[in-house]
Amino acid sequence: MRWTQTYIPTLREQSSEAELISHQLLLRGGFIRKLAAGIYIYLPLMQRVIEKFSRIVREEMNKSGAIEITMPVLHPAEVWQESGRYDTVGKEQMRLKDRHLHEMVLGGTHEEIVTYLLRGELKSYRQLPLNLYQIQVKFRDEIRPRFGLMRGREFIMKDAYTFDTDEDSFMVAYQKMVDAYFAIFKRAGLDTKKVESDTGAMGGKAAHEFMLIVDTEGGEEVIMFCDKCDYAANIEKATFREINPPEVDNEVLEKKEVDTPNASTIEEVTAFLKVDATRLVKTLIYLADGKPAAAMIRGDRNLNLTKLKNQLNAIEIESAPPAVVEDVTQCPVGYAGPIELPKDMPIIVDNEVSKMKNFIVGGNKKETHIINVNLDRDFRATAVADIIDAPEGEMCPHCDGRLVAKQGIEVGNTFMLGTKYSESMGAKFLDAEGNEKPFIMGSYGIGITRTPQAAVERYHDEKGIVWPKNIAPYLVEIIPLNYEKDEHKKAAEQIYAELVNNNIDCLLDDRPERAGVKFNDADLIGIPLRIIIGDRALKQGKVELKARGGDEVVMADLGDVLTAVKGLLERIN
RNA sequence: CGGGGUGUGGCGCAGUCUGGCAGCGCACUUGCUUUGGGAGCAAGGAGUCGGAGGUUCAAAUCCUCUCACCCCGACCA
Repeated sequence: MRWTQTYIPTLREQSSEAELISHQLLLRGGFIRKLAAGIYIYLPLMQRVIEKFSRIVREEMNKSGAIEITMPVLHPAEVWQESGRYDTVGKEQMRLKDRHLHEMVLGGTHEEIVTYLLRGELKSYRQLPLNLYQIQVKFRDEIRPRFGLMRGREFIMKDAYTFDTDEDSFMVAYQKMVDAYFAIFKRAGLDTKKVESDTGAMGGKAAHEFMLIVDTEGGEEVIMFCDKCDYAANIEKATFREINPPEVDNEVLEKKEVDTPNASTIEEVTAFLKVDATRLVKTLIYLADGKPAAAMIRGDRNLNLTKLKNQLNAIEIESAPPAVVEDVTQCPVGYAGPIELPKDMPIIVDNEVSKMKNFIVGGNKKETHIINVNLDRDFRATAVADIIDAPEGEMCPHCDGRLVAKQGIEVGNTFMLGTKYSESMGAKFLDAEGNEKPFIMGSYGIGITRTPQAAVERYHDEKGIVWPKNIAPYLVEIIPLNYEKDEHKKAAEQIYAELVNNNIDCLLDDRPERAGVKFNDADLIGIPLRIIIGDRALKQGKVELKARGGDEVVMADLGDVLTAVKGLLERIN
């Protein structure tokens, strides 16, 4: 492709709409433009990246035995009402009415649709197993779209759905997808980690996420790794074992109210009472589906909302507004404690707290705390469970290694759905004995538009993008420093024709721009290999080859460029 | 939804407090010069100042309402 014949609107200045480096580079490099919050136009370069990545995804999915279909973006609401998710997915689901006033939704995922499809058609175990996938636009009306393609409202996703007769068969299908995912990301130049994750609104038994680890702030999720074994889980899910629990008193002491003037935060209370935060227990008030609930965790820990939500079996959970806190504690915010809370209010106590003795809690009274409090003697727990974020440095749940935190970007996920959808929607088959059984299902996603941005977040330098070659929009960029000059033009055209004839994707910068502009744009858009045509080398009948990722310049004879290009491309990631 | 902020040529911004000719840089067009890391000079095109209403002799600027977008939080199949 010639630069002057395509559309690559690079920008010299930064755009104010982008926070993340990858988002900024995609905008400046002329890959994307925003139409509305979280809704983007893919320009020619992005279109090519999407095509390249999609092709890899298709090839590997097909290789694994999955079959491609395409399902609609617009769905009748009834199908979602059947599975019950119409009431649980929340406002992310975009809803609208058609001209007949029928309730419709925009698909944010397709479990319901694929189950609807197969329940009428797949009736025998002989037709199983089956894996259907599609590469399709999804729409999720995110509360707060941000980070460009990373959290858009409209995006492209590869989603696959497996149908199996039993657990064993399902595990084979699941493992095939996991293998395919590693193959896909590897081909795209991305080293990913498979981590355990919460199943969220998807439901089902277990789930994994495929994470690209990044050093930048582009990481959207914290992942806990074991430094010894291969345990890895995202922070929502990660568990741990405590290495050195603080010492516990032998005797249970008498509880006592103490005045704590102007001390409502953990820092203030620890400073005032001159104790360690590990002696304090925070009582946090949340609204679980609108009803108040208390969570008790050690003073130095972070509450894990996902874990708490799962404990409470809630669909929606949010921190209680001050008015609610004041109502249940009968005192100003900052002094909540477990004693004398309303009787019907659930109190979830963290594992660690259940092992503590004589700890300090809020007094449910202004500027008052209570010391030497003990579980069971002084208050009751509705449940004792792990409800905190696994802290870095604590022990791995599976071995004696230590947990390490890293930032990651989720590029794929796999869910073990079990029979959640097949049962609720009556999707059943007859087994060999003639018994009716629901399908065992799995669902598997890959972000087709977010993965390339994740790649940019991972592979860039101060001048621009450094695309992994298999998802780069072009493999080679030919830069004649002065295209108006006959010798430059002639050499450029000759090389261009030769590469094109050999099916090497190649971009010819035929603009009447100065060298500096071309170099800077080339750095920005990140084509893996660059051929520079200028007087210096041309005098000796040569051109210069340079990889985007390195400094090394290779000289090649004009007649020998194809071989040199092929050789260099072999060596590039 | 709560808190904070921004809307002025394609992009980035100044001007708003204290009402008085709509400006700057980049980009764009034309010409000449230049040509190995974002050229110089000259000329030029382009803006209902987010929208509606109001105050005023006069509104980008003040008042009311409204829309959009961004940041923090909750959320994220």
